[in-house]
Amino acid sequence: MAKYAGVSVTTVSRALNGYDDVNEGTRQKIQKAAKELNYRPNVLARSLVTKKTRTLGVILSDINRAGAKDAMAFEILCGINDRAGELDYEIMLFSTNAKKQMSKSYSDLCKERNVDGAIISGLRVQDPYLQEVTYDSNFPCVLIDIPAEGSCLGHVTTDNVEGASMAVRHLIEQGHRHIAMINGHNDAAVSLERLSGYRKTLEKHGIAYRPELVFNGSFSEEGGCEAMFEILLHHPEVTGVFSASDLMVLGALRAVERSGGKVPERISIVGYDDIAIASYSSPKLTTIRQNKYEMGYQAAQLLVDLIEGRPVNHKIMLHNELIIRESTSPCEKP
Amino acid sequence: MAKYAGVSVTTVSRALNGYDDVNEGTRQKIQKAAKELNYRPNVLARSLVTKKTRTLGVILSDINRAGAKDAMAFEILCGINDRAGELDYEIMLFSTNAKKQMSKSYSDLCKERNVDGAIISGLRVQDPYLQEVTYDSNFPCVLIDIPAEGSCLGHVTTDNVEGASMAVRHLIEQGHRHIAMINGHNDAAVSLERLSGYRKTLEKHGIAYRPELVFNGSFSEEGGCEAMFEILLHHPEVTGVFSASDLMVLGALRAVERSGGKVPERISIVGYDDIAIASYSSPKLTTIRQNKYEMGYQAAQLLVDLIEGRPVNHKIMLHNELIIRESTSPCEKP
DNA sequence: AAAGACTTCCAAAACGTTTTGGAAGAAAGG
DNA sequence: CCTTTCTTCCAAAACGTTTTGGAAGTCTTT
Repeated sequence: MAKYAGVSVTTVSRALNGYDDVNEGTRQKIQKAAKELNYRPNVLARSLVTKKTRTLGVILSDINRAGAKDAMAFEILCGINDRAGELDYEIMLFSTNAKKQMSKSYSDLCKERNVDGAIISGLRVQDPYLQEVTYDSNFPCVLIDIPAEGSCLGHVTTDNVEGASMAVRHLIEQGHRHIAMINGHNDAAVSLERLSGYRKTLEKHGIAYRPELVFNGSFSEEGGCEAMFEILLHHPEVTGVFSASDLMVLGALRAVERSGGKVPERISIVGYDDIAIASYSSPKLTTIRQNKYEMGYQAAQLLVDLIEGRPVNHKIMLHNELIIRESTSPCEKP
Repeated sequence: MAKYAGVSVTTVSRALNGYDDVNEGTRQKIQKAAKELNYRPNVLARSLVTKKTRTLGVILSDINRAGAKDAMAFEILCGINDRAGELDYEIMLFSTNAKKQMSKSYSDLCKERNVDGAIISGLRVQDPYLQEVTYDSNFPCVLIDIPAEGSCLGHVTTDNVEGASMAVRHLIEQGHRHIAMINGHNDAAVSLERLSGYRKTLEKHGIAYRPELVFNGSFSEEGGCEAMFEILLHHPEVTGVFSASDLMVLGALRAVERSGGKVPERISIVGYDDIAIASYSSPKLTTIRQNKYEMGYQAAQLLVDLIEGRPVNHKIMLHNELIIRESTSPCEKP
């Protein structure tokens, strides 16, 4: 390329990168040559010296078949992908299976692959990588739905306390007084926050918090189904349920149906997430909508800010929205 | 690292890469040093000389918010991700918005980013990149649902003719004689194949093919809705519909409902894809299941085979499956 | 003891860029 | 005419590996 244009590689580099110590005529000549040869600078070589790859590592633990139902990971990914594209970064998707995680930690992966930073979602709170991340305070990293502190760390989440509050308040406003909760597993930060919102809102309205009305549905359809059976069987007075995910509501719906009841007549349910299925199921789900796309979008923006050393708000919290559909109705009990 | 271990960089390289011209003691010493320094070879530098990055480029045009409903792209991605992980490749996700495509073609992207090969899905048949791909016969590339020929080209798809046949045969077996089709847009190869299966099966059973009963639903919910209104309005004799995607069925369902009819009583519908919503909607959708995950999985395998120069079957065709649920029933007309 | 074969290591080149520190020539200032 | 200052360019170093082509030493064979 340099020979073809009749100049040194230095000049090619400086011409194409817009430095001003190159004659306009020379620059034209080089650009012409570049076009003729369909020349593309080799990013590997460039990165080797600049130490920047303009690549974002993305680690989503829910990239698997099961994740297709609630396309949460996918929507987050879409947001990341769009913003990264706009900011002229590429995305490297790290596949994370259990065996691999043994031999090579995520940060090794990132270091080895030379990504400029990483976005991590779906990790359990006690995942060993989290220690790593918090420890290695020099690698830009933004966590989704996992709280963390650090100069190079970002954190984007939604206001789960507020979300749970809206859900429970909606049930209370419909006249429900006996309100159970189906929560996810306790390894997710959001579970604790939603539980706290549930409890606070009950108490604010003069309803005693009863721990025995909180069930673990482990964020799965089956878990939601089992939890609902428990509720129907042992707590028949319950007429309202707040579930920490729509997927669990889908399971709960099955439980109610099998036991001969109907939603919302027998029992009202409000879910969380507003997954695609929520507006097509029968009944359609009243739920708390999380803007997953926006989470990904903001995460990408925050990460790039971190990478490029701009001052940032290390924590971004998005608002949720109550979507009222058909799975809740006024309490019919006296 | 080399100094630390007291040997040359050559020896470090050869020791760590398992060459046998290095003394076992020396190797141990180097491995010990590597562990102590938490040494990771720099993939950029390696790739610069080996010309291999062990990275797969992935171009999915449906990575966007709209794609979340049918999580097709996501499931394909999961399959790719899993197989790539097993084969020790990473994935680079190329974001593809229209403006970017102007300034930089996909193959430039791939070349610039030095991926070893690419998997492409969701492109329209007349996309300029397709020409590029078929032209540049040296870059390993596998296309999903887009036919192509070439020594470095792979093609994975499902048997759409067979799928459409199963759908239409099912309707015929239920006694339907007037069967319409809601097809996707004609820029998708699958549309043509499914249409051909529809036509063939009708004729095989002695039913005349009537072009006016084929509608364009452009693979969207709205398109499906409009197409169904057309059918109900202008072809009241139709009692069975084959739709080229479940998403369009969802729209069609709305049309039937608004016009006061019921599915399947008034009209039977069989969809395509078996998206997550299909088993939760009301009625649940009878549909042709495509194994999207497997498509991605096979695509990754094929691409790596192509990259590593193994002899391969350039075309992989997967079978579909008829899933009978609630949107079809025996024809009630005399 | 000399020749050959084997084992173990290394120096140097190569990969394709960016960056640094000038050099050569032209223009400007005295 | 000499110095200074621009303008425009380049040679060389650096990035961190792999690969090539030996070199030095040891062992084996004759």
